[in-house]
Amino acid sequence: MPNKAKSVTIFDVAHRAGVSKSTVSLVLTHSNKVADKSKQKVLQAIDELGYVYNRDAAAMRSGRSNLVVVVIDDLTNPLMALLAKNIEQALSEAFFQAIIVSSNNSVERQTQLINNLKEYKVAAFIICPVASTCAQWLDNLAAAYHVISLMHEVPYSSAPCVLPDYTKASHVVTLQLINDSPKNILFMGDESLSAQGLLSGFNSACKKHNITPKPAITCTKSTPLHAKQVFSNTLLNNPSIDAVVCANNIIAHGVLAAAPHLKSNIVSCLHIPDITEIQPRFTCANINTQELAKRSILVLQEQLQTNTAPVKTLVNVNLQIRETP
Amino acid sequence: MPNKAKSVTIFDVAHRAGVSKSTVSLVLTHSNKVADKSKQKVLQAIDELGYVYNRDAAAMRSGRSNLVVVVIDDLTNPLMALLAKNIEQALSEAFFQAIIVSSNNSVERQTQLINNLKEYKVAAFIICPVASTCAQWLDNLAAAYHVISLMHEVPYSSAPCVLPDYTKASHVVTLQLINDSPKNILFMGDESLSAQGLLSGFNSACKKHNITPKPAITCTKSTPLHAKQVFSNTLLNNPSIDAVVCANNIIAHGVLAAAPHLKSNIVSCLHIPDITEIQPRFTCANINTQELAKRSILVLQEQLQTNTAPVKTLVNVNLQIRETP
DNA sequence: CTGAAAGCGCTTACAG
DNA sequence: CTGAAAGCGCTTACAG
Repeated sequence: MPNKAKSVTIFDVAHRAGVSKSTVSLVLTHSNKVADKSKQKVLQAIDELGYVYNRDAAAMRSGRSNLVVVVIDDLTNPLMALLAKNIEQALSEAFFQAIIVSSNNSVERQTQLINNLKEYKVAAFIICPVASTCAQWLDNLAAAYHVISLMHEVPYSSAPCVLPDYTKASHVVTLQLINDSPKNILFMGDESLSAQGLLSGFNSACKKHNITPKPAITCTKSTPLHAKQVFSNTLLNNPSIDAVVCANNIIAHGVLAAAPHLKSNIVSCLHIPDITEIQPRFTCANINTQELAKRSILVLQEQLQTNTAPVKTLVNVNLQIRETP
Repeated sequence: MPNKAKSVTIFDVAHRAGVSKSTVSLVLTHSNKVADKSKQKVLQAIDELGYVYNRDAAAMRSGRSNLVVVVIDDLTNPLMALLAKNIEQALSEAFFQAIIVSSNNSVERQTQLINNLKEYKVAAFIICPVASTCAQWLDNLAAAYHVISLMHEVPYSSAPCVLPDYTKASHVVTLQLINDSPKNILFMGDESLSAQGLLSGFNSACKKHNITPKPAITCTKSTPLHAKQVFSNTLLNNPSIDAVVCANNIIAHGVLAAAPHLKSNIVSCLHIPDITEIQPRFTCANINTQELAKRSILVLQEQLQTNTAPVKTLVNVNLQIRETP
């Protein structure tokens, strides 16, 4: 039985309301050049007939759409899931309909998804690009569609982007750690596009205090188990390490598991929400996903209206200091 | 510049390929009644012109669509995020395009989302219904559209549903706990639609061993902090409690925080993926989200093809025993 | 403020 | 196997 309902069209509505199709259309598009009486009749007819607006037809005719595709790199990253939720909310408040998809950190899937979605009329793409995204590809896409890069900046791409101030995040977190005057400090990063920014904030904080850090380590997988193994090995060769700045709390948990004695000297740059956490376990920088979502929509709207947008929007982060237990 | 590209249509493709519009259309819809030579010419023309198929137009004309809306109740629940990812994958393999949206556990939002999305041509709705979903509403929706209820069953609704075997999950987990011969056993549930099934599996396991459990407790919020507080209070009135079956590991973490001495006597029915976890911290039942996704798509396809579908599909769960540390 | 008409890009019988 | 024609449900000038 589903989808069989011989569809009610604006023609039927017009007929019932005793007006013309055009008038119904004007009501539907919230035009103000419609007599109030007509409008009421139309609204009533819509209600009585159970009419539902066909946006595909409208989009086809008008060339416009309120659909915004949000390509998340990894929905199973709780921070990204939260961001997706906030973006959806913000888009909804701005009268857009969000379409969320996940590229699962695969460039191929990212490309495929966007190619597929190009076949529908969409107003814009908000993309959290995966690490190996090609700048040329993104620029080509941005030449034909409205595109915003979110959370990650694709190096050398000129597509507008909105992201947290990664450099500041690692900087403040590192400064906080340096308060405890550690001797040998290490940075443990990951392979994400944000790693570069984090590292540079870390380095600048070290430099400020004339500290020469140990060579940074990169975790190839984002699991605490992997971080634990990597750090265990590192510690074997550098037993003097007494403080660690981690890219995020996933890595921090792994480092902690490998070296419980360092507990108060482990900090995390980015906080990823952790469903089992009662109190913050590491000093970290908090990312305001709501603010990121809001900024993205603002940039999007500006782009839709004026065809120009700020190239880069940095959203502030806030230091959150772990309470001593 | 975006979206300005004066669109290339099948007419242009037909012209360039030296065939008619119909032929191009047949190629696009993968019809087999097209000469191989024509097909090649068409494909080449598509490539040369950078033609992109307009699915809105196609859907409008044909009355069909490959869009499937997936309404997740809470994207920030890692289990649901994982499920969303798996559903998207499975849909993609079946040549559907998934549209993921999140109702944020709000009935109003759930209703609004679906009403909004009805305005686009969609093939089906896969819904993880929020707790207070009305059966009548769901049945009405299912009368007009293809609908599948996922993860949660709306009581007294006749919409087909696919869900984990909650009753078995709590049953096996409780049996495992009873091995340690606890004296006073308690069930800590939540307010989700699955709570009823969990409780009944718990009760049947108790009954099997002639155990009379303490009256079950319900957590109104799904945070470890709240569970901790609730359990602390419970413990004040019932200090003899020596074993707890929790609806999930979020609650289990709260209970553990309130009563660390019970550690080996706390089990969790449903395991929600936890990004900071190195080893499973509680004995629990594992939910196979991939299997759930696969089953959903199978039910969906059956429904699309034959307009009938099994009313209820239970997906098996697997006991995972915590390693003693 | 309203009506008649054209057209968005496609699919689908229907003749050839 | 291919071409000409109608039509999916809307929007948009354009006259009235």
